[in-house]
Parts: sequence; C-alpha cells; structure tokens
Amino acid sequence: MQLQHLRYFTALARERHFARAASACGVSQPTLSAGLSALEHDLGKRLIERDRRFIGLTEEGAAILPWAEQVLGAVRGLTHASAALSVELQGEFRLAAIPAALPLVGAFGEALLAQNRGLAMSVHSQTSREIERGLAANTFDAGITYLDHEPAGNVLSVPLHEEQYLFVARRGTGFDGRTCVDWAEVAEMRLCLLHQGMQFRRILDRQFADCGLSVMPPAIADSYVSLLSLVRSGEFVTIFPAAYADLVSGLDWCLFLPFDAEPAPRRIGLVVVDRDPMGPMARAGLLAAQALQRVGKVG
Amino acid sequence: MQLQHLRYFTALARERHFARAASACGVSQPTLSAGLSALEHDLGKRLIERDRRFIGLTEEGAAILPWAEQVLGAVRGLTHASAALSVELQGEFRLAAIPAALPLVGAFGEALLAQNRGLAMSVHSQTSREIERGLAANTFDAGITYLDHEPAGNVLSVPLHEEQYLFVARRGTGFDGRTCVDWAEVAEMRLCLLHQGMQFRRILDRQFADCGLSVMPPAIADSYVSLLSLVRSGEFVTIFPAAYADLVSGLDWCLFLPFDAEPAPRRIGLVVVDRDPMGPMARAGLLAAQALQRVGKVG
DNA sequence: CGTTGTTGATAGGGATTGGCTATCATCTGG
DNA sequence: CCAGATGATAGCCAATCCCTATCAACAACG
Repeated sequence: MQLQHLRYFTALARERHFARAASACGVSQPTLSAGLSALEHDLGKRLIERDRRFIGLTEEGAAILPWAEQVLGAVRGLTHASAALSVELQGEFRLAAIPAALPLVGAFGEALLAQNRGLAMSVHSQTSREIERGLAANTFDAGITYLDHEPAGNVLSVPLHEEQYLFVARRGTGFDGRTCVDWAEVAEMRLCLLHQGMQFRRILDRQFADCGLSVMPPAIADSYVSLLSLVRSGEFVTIFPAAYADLVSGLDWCLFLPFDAEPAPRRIGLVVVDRDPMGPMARAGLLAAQALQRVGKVG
Repeated sequence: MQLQHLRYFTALARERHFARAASACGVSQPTLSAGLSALEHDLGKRLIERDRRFIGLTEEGAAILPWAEQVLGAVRGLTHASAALSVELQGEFRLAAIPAALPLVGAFGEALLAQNRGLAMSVHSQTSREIERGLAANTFDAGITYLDHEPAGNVLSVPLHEEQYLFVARRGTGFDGRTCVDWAEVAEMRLCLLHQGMQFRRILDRQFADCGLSVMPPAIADSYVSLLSLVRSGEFVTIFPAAYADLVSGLDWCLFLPFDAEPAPRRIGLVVVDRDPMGPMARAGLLAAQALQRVGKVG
C-alpha cells in the first residue's frame, strides 16, 4: 500500500471529482485514477462508486476513510516531529474557530507566530460541530470554541476568554440614553440572530428560555457581518459576544449596551486533540495559548 | 516516504540489529539498509546512530518512533476495517495480560475466537505498565489488567473479574486443619512474592500496609510458576489471586486458604485504546469481553 | 439529431526505485 | 593472525509510478 494512494483517496473523497482531486494532489488525472485502482486492488475491495462519473464512496470506502485520515495525520505528525527538533516549526497551522471566537484569532495568531516564525496560520470559520469533526479527522491542528458544551472526545484545552453578551442597535433608534437593557424587552424587539445550527444562537436561545422567554427572530444570518449590516439598516437589533463588539466598537452609528442580568459567562478556549504522541502543531498551539493566558490579553 | 521504510525503522528499533530486523520484515539486509537510508534522506535527518554496528536511535529517531508506530497502527486499522466489512476478521489478535490475569485468557480467547473464527490470538504476559505503553504504541490490540489503578489515557474497558486473594502453602507444613489465615500471621512467615515492579505485588504491599504490616519476603520471583515451585519445596508460602489458584487447584500437594478479612476486590478487565475510528480488533475484543461479562463465567 | 464539453478509463513509454545477490570493510574474540 | 559478525556498497533486474495522448460514455444544447 502506498501513502500517496491514500492521499489520492482522501482528496477524492473531499473533492468528489477525479480531475479536481488530481490537481489538488499535484498529479495528472490518469495518475490519480490508476493510483486509486491500485489501492482498490491492494485492499481487494471496490472503494469508489463510479458510473462514468464520481458517484460516491462504497461502504468499504466510507469505512476506511477515517483510517486513511488517521494514517496521513500521523505521517504529518512524523514529519513535523522530525523537523521540529532541529529547526523551527514550518508549514501551515490550520486553526478552526467558531464565528464568536474570530476576534480572538488575532491575539492567538500573534502569540503563535511570535513563538514560531516559520509557521503560517490559516483560519477557518466553522461551527463547533465542524471543528470537533475536523480535529478528529486531522483537518485542523487546533480549534477555538466553547469549552463547556462539547462532549469532548479526548481533547486538551486552554481557556482564553469568557464570553459576555452585548445588545447591539443603531444609534438614533431610541436607545441612546439607555445604560442597559433587559432580556424580556429584547425578546420583544425585531431581532436578527445567527441560525439555529450555530452554537452562539443555541446559547442565546437557552438564555432566553432560562428567563421564561422565547424568540422568533424575523431575520437570521450565518455571520456577524451580516447581522451588523442588518442592524445598520435600523430595522433590527441583535446580540453580540463582547469580544466581537470590541472589534467593531469604533463604528459611530453603532450602539452597544450591556444586559442588566448577565448569565454565567461561557468559556472559550483553544482545543487540540489529545493523542499519545502529541503533534508539534498541537504543542505549539497549546504553548501559544498558554502564553496568551498568562498575559491575560485576549481580544 | 514509503510505508515499508517505516516498517523497517520500527523493526530496527525493536530488534536493534540490522540483519534480524531485515529478517523480521522478510527482506534482505541490504534492502533494509537502503530503505533506512532512503527514510533518513526523505526526512533530511540521521535517525540511526551507527558505528559499524547498531548503536541506537538518534534524538530525531526517538522522536519519530512513536509516530511511525501510529502510522503503522492506523494502516493496520485501515486494512482490518476494509476486510472486516465483507468477511470475518482475520489475522492475529495481540492480547497482553498481567500475570495475575493469565487464567482469564482462556475464557476470553474462547469467546473471541468463537465470535471470530478467522482470528488467531497471541497472548503476551506483561506488566500493567508495559501493557499501557504497548496499547499506546499499537504493539497490542487489547490488554487484560487492573482497571482501577491506571492513569487511564483514553481507554475503554470491560470488567471481567474481581480479584480475591488466597494463601498458598504446601500440605503437611502445619496448615492442613486451618480454614483461614489472617494477614498478620502471614506477614511473619517465609513468603515468596512477585518483585516490586509488578502490580499484584504492589497491591499486596498496600494491603499489608493497610493492616499496619510490612513484609520483606525472603524470596522474590517474576512469575507465579516460580512461586508455586518455591511453595512446593515446603520452605515458603505465598499469596495467589483466586483465579490463578483455581487453575492449579488440582495439585494434591497444594493447599489454598482464604483470608479472614478480604480487602476490597480489585477489578480486572479488558482494555482497548479509545481512538476515534475504533479498530475492528479493539471492537472484536470488546464484544468478546462483553459476551463473557453477560455469561458471568470468567476463569 | 448532431455538436460540444465533461468525466473518467486506457495505452504506451520513460524514469525512478525497491529488491536481490555478491562482495567488501571494519570490528571483536580467541 | 584468523574466524565470525555486522553493516555498507556495487551491479543488476523488475516493478511501478507518473506522464502525455487518446478514447468512450454521457449530458447539455441548439
């Protein structure tokens, strides 16, 4: 069995297209095709459903896919481990973060890249569920997400931030004199919020429910930028994580108000998978997060 | 990088000898030598300290060794996963067990092989510490060991047995009429016990300590067979796990007595590593252990 | 209904490399 | 000084990995 063939296989599973997968692997399409045939021959199983075009993976193919990712992840770990001893860490640090934590990636990236000049960080905005899967599948080296909500399958974490909420409205829409708002009145307003698949939304829903309220926001988006744009129209109000609000606090048309009753803050932090030989990327991420934690300056 | 080269590398690390490692891999010695050179060239690092003979691994070599084992373990998982779907599980189930649990491997093996006719089980007697390392390094598919003592790095376990203690003496040495013994008097006798690196010995030491006693056994061995042989001489007495005693209860010269006060029983069971895609071997082991647990017949 | 673009498989050739046997260089022990 | 052990080197062969060029089947569309 060839490692390269496993790369072809995972690429095809990802791209769902022979030519694109080949290009992603930097080889020609016939090469990828032949490599996959060889892999199927090695295992004695058809892994790919094809009907003159890519259909999907067979049952066997789906069964071995996570294993192929494990193999390749371990190979990455091996190469990094060998490279890390003599010189600095090199390559791409693949960080996934929930949208609410995006304001933290600046400080984290600063710490990480200061400690590892050879690294390049790539940030991927993902839901907490996707981060969990991506960590298990070695798609990401680390994630920044909620620490207390996860079923947490074998992860190490470093808390970075405690999330608070801020009410957001456009100036001149009746809130200018206010110093705070309460949850009950907000529930009655024209809210725009994230969609229900996203963790921050679920947390808010639970917060409203804890107050005996339920919300049916007339506008739903999948990014804070969209929410901000909706608020700017003056038609809507929304709720931001404080870290996110800080990032855009310079906007003169935008008004942020605290709530009268803050729920228990949600811890947000860095998570990496806790495998036996810890990958140098994971280690570097933990070190950077710990440095950040000591300084106390996050966001 | 070639998977085969990683096999060469782990074999060499295990055998500490080029020719033996080559033979273990089923290739000629120059082939292995060249393969290792290629691996070193790939990584750009010397991995092996050589001085006309094998000296040891370099720092880099030691760093990548656990990763190489991860890679190969994942490859095994992949192969098994692909094979397991259609037909029965094949190959070798590598079980490690502490000596005190060796009497359990019969029932476990029976259950495992009944459920998986294509499997062959190989049993390795190891200390609990070695089992822990071997599981992490993919040297074993499962272990049978104490469940409550482990620091437990990501393992799944199924309890199989609760260990009790029996006093063992040769008949005709003054114990024939007795129905039980107490810890204090045993502490005064000429005991032979396992050496202190072994878990069962440490458990006994703690048991004695809990009774305010301390023992300095005049004979120490690393196997129960040796202990039994020492007891047979009539000069010594010892303490066996009840499961072990059952196994040799047919010996007419041998006398087993319970203790008056039993400490809390120690749970012994099957452990497998809890990785994200669970290996079919681990799964098969768990299933066999669970079947055994339901039947309640272990040992 | 024919044309065109897309998608994946096949054919053939060249370069790489993994493997073998045979041999050598060096060290160890007697 | 000789014999054995250990690992590296040389030279050769076969496998295979990858490429370009091409083909076959299908879909979309005028």
